[in-house]
Amino acid sequence: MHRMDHLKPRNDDETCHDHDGLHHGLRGIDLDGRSRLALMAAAKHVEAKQPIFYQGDAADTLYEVLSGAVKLYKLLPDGRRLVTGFFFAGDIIGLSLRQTYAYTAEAITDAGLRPISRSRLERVMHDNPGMAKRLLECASDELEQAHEQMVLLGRKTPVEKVCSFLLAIARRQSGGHDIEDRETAGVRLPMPRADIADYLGLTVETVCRVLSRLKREGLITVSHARDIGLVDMDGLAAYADGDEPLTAAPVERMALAG
Amino acid sequence: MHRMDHLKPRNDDETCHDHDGLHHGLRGIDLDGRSRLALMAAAKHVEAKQPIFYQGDAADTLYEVLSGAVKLYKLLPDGRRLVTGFFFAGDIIGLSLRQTYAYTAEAITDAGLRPISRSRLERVMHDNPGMAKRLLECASDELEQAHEQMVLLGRKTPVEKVCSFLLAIARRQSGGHDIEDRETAGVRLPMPRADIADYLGLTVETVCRVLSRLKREGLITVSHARDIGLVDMDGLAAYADGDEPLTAAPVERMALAG
DNA sequence: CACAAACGTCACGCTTTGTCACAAAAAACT
DNA sequence: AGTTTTTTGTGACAAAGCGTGACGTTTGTG
Repeated sequence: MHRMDHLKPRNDDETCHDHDGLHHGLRGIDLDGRSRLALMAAAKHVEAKQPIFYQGDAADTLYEVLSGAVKLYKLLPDGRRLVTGFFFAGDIIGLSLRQTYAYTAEAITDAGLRPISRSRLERVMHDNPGMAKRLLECASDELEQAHEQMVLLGRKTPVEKVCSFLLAIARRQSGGHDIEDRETAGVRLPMPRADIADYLGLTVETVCRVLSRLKREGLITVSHARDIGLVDMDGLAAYADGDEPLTAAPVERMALAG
Repeated sequence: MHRMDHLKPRNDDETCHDHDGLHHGLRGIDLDGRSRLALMAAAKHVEAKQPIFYQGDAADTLYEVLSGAVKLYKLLPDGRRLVTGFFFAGDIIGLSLRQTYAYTAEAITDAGLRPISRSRLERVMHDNPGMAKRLLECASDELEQAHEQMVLLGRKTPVEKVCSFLLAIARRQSGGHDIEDRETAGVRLPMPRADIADYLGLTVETVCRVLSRLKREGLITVSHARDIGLVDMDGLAAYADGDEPLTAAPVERMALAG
């Protein structure tokens, strides 16, 4: 049915932690010097496609992504996979307070990571109420993002999914500011189509087909497969939430309750 | 395409808060008497099918569910809906630290709720590091649950979805203990099929069809549509994660890597 | 008690999306 | 460079699941 790769080749040099998709991290946390010192640790480098930690590993470390891109995913026993999120510089992964990681983390590109000891973090949290609150905010944000993704996975069509994804990535890469709708925004996709498919609950083929269609319709341009130009942001946004500008037949809608 | 109900009839007696699906709440938080007092408030009663709060409302209150069942859901502009979670006695809804609720909360059955002022909660959190940590744990658990639901929504088949759902509800109702696989567990579903469908990313008909099939195959019994007997827990569990015991052809699997 | 309104179930086409199979393009290796 | 491997893109096909409509059942209301 689906792919059957990644099942746990158990690479030696492990480490790391986890979390969800496309977001903020501990950036902006106002740590006093003492707390900051207690958490600091030597940065770690992970090569592209190498695991950071596996689902089931003892979850004793969080990681702050310093550079590169990381993905988290969960596997079903028969190999079906769902990517729960992509993480970039500034994001924190592994925020869970569980004993073991609930998913596998893998570097997409070469990535720099700063490990954060969970036990030390908890100590800091104890003294520093602000820190706990900040972490709670992180978790809340991730939760909201997860809910949004649930809507995408459960109710959106493939076209809507892909458009939502492109816009989310674009937003993330432009640093969160609202994107200028007027000019074409360039998006770099560090991950292969398979990861996108597993993130959106689609097959690789469907992702390709949708991308081709969007290109054909002039909403995007595709130079190098991983370099996408968002030509018509408004059109994409319209697609993303179901106001299908030109799909099939947007017939009988509304008028039922009123 | 989909239903188009609930769009915001804006019922007067509003109130309330929000969050995700099938879990723990603040139960077990070791509050000292002072903190507890600061948070206590008069319980509130909401009738079945009445809204507790709407997506977009100012999120100034959390609620602890004291009795009954509550659902949270998000709507797409065209009326498609995704139920993000069901909540029962002991659960906390509205944990988000956002300015506004990201979803609508609605009572499924008559429900008792204890409002918790967010501002007071934050004050308590400031003095009481344990509280913040506890809340963080709540959020983490919800996040993990959300991730699990993402796998369900994105990668499971209808049969797997329904079985997973039945088992999750059963687990929840039996108070979290592992269920004795030997005897038939009875499950009460307080919500209509439409809610289940919107929770699992299916249509009502598909939910019905699957339920019928499970009944036909002797895995469950259905007395009153909302009273389901889980006859073969092992069979259900097998279905739930894709080890299809008797579906189509569990042919070529495995043997690809090793 | 009768009727109406939800709710649940079933059957039937039909569209959509996944599956399979291959070709083309990139990237990784030697 | 040249070869191999991975990734990406398309097309043909079939089946899963959806939309629709009809019907039975339960619940609620006058």
